[in-house]
Amino acid sequence: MTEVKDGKYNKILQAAISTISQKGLDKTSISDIVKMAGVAQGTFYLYFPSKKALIPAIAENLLTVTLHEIKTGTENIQNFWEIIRIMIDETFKLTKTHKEVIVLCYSGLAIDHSMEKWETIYQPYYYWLETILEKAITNQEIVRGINVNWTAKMIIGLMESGAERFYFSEDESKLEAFKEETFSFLKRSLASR
Amino acid sequence: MTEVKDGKYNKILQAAISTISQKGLDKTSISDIVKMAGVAQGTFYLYFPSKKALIPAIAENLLTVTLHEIKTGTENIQNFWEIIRIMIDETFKLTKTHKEVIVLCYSGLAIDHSMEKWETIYQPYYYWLETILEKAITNQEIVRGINVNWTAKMIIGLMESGAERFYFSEDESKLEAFKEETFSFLKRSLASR
Amino acid sequence: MTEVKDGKYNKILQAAISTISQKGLDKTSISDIVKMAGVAQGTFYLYFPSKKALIPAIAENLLTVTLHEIKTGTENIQNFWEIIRIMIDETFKLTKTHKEVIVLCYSGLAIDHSMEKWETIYQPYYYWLETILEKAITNQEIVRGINVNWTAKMIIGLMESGAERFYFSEDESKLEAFKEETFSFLKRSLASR
Amino acid sequence: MTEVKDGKYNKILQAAISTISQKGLDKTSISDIVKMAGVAQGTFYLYFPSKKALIPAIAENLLTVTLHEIKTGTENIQNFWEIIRIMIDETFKLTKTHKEVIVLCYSGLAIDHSMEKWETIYQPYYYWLETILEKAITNQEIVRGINVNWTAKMIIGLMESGAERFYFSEDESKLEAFKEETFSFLKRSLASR
DNA sequence: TATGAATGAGTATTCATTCAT
DNA sequence: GATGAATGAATACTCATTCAT
Repeated sequence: MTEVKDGKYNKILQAAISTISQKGLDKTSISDIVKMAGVAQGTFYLYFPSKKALIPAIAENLLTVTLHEIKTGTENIQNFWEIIRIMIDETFKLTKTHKEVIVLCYSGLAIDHSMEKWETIYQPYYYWLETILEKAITNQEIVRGINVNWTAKMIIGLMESGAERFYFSEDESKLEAFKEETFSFLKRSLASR
Repeated sequence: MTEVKDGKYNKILQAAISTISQKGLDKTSISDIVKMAGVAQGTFYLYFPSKKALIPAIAENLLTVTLHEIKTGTENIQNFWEIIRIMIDETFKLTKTHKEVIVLCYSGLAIDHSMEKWETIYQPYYYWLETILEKAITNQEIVRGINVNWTAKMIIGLMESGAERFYFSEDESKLEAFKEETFSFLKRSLASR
Repeated sequence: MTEVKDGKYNKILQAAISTISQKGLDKTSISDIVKMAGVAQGTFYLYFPSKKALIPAIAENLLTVTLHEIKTGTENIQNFWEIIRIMIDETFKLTKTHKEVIVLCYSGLAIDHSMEKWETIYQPYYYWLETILEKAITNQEIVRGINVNWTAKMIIGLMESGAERFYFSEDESKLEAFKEETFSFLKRSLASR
Repeated sequence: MTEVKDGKYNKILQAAISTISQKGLDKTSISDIVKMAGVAQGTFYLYFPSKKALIPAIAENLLTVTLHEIKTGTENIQNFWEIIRIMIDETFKLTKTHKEVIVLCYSGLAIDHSMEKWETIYQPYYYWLETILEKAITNQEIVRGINVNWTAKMIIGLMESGAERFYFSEDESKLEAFKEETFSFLKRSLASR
């Protein structure tokens, strides 16, 4: 991966995200991507060794952006439950916009037998949440005695799988209610007694 | 699709599950499948209208088998928390054996823009769990005031996403501890006070 | 290589020989070949595993045909020198028609690092000439004390390289004179004293 | 082509010979060559108008070097048969080291329909050998009445095709014996009676 | 039902060549 | 002269699907 993500790298990446979101990975050809990115066919291969190499790059991009928004949105917030609400908001927002790509990233990495990459990509997110959890424990906002690493994974997993199932089946008018139910589920589990 | 799932239908389906588990969907050709199933190339199309049609059939098959095992394993069990433990066991077992296929089913349906099918397939599972939840509410084993449908989805989502993240990154020696943490997480959230 | 060289195998092979003779290997696409052969693109790959696989098949075909003609043309001929003349005739005839393909076969096998195949293909030709040489020794038509295997290679090499150099540079009106010079060269070397 | 073969021209040419010897022409990219030569991609085109232009340049280089060595090795030698032995030695040496490139030059020129170049390149070699043959005729070392031009071609062809067939199939321990057989073959044909 | 030879559309990738610096 | 990023044409090969038997 190029260190300096110059104009062309990002043009291609954004074109790929956009095209794949609309058509799916299989039906997206390199030709589609470069056309939208406004570069030549061969230029793609100056930045990505193969079509498959797009998947982790996209995943990283999406998660980095989301994490950045979560961090930005929570930097002045001390209350743990507020942070959870913001995480839920962002998770549902990301899922709505990019559900197709998210699933593709997920399965793409699986197909490629490169789930380590998936974990590497998620690592900063887990790590950030662990820190939040530890602070909340210290502040006696949440229960003690939990494994913060695993709990972080479960929280994120619950939000993400909830968002996916919501957008794939529910009536969107129920969005706020569903998010509230998710929040309650988490609050009951984590709130200190 | 043939109503009567005769020998050949199942031979093809099992060959597909097995081959896809090993090589992934993209690298699995109809030719691979029919060779393993011991039938001719054209025979595939007597039972499945297309390659894509395999995905929901596989998903249905796996989920049906799993649900059947959960039902069988819990039919004499009254205690809600016992049932949850068994669900966790079966979910982790299924994920371990078929994580590739599960992800593929999931993304396959997404790629195909046919997530309704996914929901249809899950319906019996959700429905069964809703019934269990309602009985547990009645028995005052768990909190009241929850949306049983959404809670069912969240429970299943938590278990599945947990199992996936576990098998993709954790040391397998921690399996029991991870399952216990999952159980605790659920118990804290759902137990009546 | 298919045992039964059915219609399609041969149609493709002949189309390949013809197209490659005209355009050279690099500029000949599979598409060109199948179009001329009147079969579908994919059909090519039912008979040849790759484009490269054409080369030894062509080489074998040409040499088999040539050897067959030499054998047919000499079967009633006892005189060694008569046989040599017929070999020269056939070699020059083949080279004239197929010089491009011959060179390509030769380099194709070299490129492919599969010169063993080349030797395998030539084996019957060498073997036949060795037999002829041994008989000529017995009949005291030619010198004794030679290594028949190596001498066979040298005779064939001399004829072939002569024919190539002739057709690549000489005025065709000198054909008979050149062939005569070749014959003399060989006769001086081999004739018993 | 630059008249003055400065450092870069030769660096590129030698890199090309070396890379093509190892990987073959098709698998050798300009990128490979310039990397080994230590120059930039575009620099190649300052010295060679195209990739194809390498072939005659390589052929000329190899033959010039070989002819130079033959001339140097024979300049004080009067005896015709000694000269023949040295030619055989050098031919086998060159073939051993560069058999891949030789074949490629040969076929490369053929592919390019520019066999005249091949003849032009060989011209000095033929011419030198013709002179040697004429002197040998004068000295009554060899038969008279031969066409010296054609005989030169046949001698060279015999040596080269022999060397190629030898290195493509024979056990290298037999090298000296094979060269001796080649020498005998020529001596029987050419020696004055 | 079952077969499997034949089809042909579809595409990722390569790499010789150019050109602005 | 020298560079190397950018270009984009060109193509071997795959494989889901069909259909005559």
